[in-house]
Amino acid sequence: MTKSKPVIFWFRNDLRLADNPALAAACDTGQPVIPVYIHDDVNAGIWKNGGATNWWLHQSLTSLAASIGAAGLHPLVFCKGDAKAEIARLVKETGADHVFWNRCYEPWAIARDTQIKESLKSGGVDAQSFSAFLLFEPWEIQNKTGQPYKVFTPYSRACLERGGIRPPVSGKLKSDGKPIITGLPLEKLGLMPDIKWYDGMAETWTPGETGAKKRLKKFITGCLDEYKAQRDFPAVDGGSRMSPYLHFGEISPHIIWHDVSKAIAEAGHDNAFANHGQGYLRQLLWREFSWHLLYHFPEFPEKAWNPRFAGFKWKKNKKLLNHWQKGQTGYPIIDAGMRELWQTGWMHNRVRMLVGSFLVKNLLLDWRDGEDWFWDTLVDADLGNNAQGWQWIAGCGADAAPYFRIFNPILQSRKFDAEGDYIRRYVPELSKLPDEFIHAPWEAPAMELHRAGITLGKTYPHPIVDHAEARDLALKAYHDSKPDDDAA
DNA sequence: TGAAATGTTGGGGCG
DNA sequence: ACGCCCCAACATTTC
Repeated sequence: MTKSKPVIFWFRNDLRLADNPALAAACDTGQPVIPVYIHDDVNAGIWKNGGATNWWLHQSLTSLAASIGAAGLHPLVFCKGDAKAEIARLVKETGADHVFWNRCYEPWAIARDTQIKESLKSGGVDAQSFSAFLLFEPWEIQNKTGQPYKVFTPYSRACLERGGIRPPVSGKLKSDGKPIITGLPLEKLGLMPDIKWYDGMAETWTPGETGAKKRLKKFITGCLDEYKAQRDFPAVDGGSRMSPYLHFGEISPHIIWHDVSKAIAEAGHDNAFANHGQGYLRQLLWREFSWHLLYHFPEFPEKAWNPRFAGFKWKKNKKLLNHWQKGQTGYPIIDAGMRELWQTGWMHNRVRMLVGSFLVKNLLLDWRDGEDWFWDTLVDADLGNNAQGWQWIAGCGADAAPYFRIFNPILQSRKFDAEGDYIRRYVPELSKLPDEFIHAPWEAPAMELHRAGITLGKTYPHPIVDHAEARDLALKAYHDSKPDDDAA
């Protein structure tokens, strides 16, 4: 009996065993499957993983390697470097005759993977890619004229009409687990930072497939019934927190879609529940929409989608940017958000909009400065979502908030953190201020500040800009950037 | 997935 | 009783 050639299964943003179509297909060949993870820091250009992302990735790979062991599969093989070269080397060393993976959609990854597929095929090796990261392939959804969608609502309608979201792949993964090759120790990938700044993240998160499943279950049973009512309050743990897991594919959108739909169905005639559930599914479609836009406009992370912003005079001011990054703007809700991000690697969605609006419309700094900071500090940093979010808030995106829609950080704070719980959690130096002053401490009477142990400019900054003034400046800048032929 | 400015209305105080 | 003014409260427009 001739010894069967192995199949290489290449893990990328699909760090899971459940609902992993390419992995299931690899096992279905009946040949030994060698699971591989390549830390490719060569091809990503300026979009190499950020620090928080790499921390998460390290934890997630630890967890993945353990589940692979528990499933009796071939031990996970770690490699580092140019994936093109690494795949070629692995094929040569193992004599593999298939390479399977699930598709990635970053423009640089598409370019790289296309090359890899071609070179494998020309070398007589079968290469197959599968759909696992998105519910809909970005090229599948088109409007009536065959063009990509530019507005979310019709896009989401088209998705729902198309339907046909496949159920999660079921069945047990089986393959000969006898080690064929070994890779690098995980530590050699260099994902963990030298300075130990990640305690807050470790306390907040459980990266990995098991953590994802647990969190999803908790969300569906505990939060979904009030989702739309609670999701906007940053002090409430009312969201799913699936974003980092989705980014690394520790859970698939298909599993989430399926489980949430099942919960809606089980609620029967409970229309309120269905409404909350559909509100959540709609958010999943925003993720699809982001990747749809990125696919059809590969410059999305670097270039304003709306050409009108091509000549916009963003300020360059390191000092202001630094105040924003460190949560020292003097606006409590903004500072709370930026500190939540720094400490936990994540920020509540409502607050992301507020800090984004503040950066772009109050400080007049370039949305790409915000995008870069988020890229480095978010554990859910995701090229499509991040670019879409920043272009949206800056007003230069496809289906974006108009530039003149400017959030008032004080009003938003009073509305969505009325009791100041969120502010007190992340800006403890203000914790003794009464609710009525905590949103704008500079308006508090001297006695209240004294009683709360606050000296503005010393224990907490003065506001770095005046909101009303900043608003006028932003509107003026927008007006000035108008092309002449647009002025009438 | 706004906020501010501006316009309108209607009740109540008051001469 | 009446008109006038004030100003919430709400609606509309503008950025």
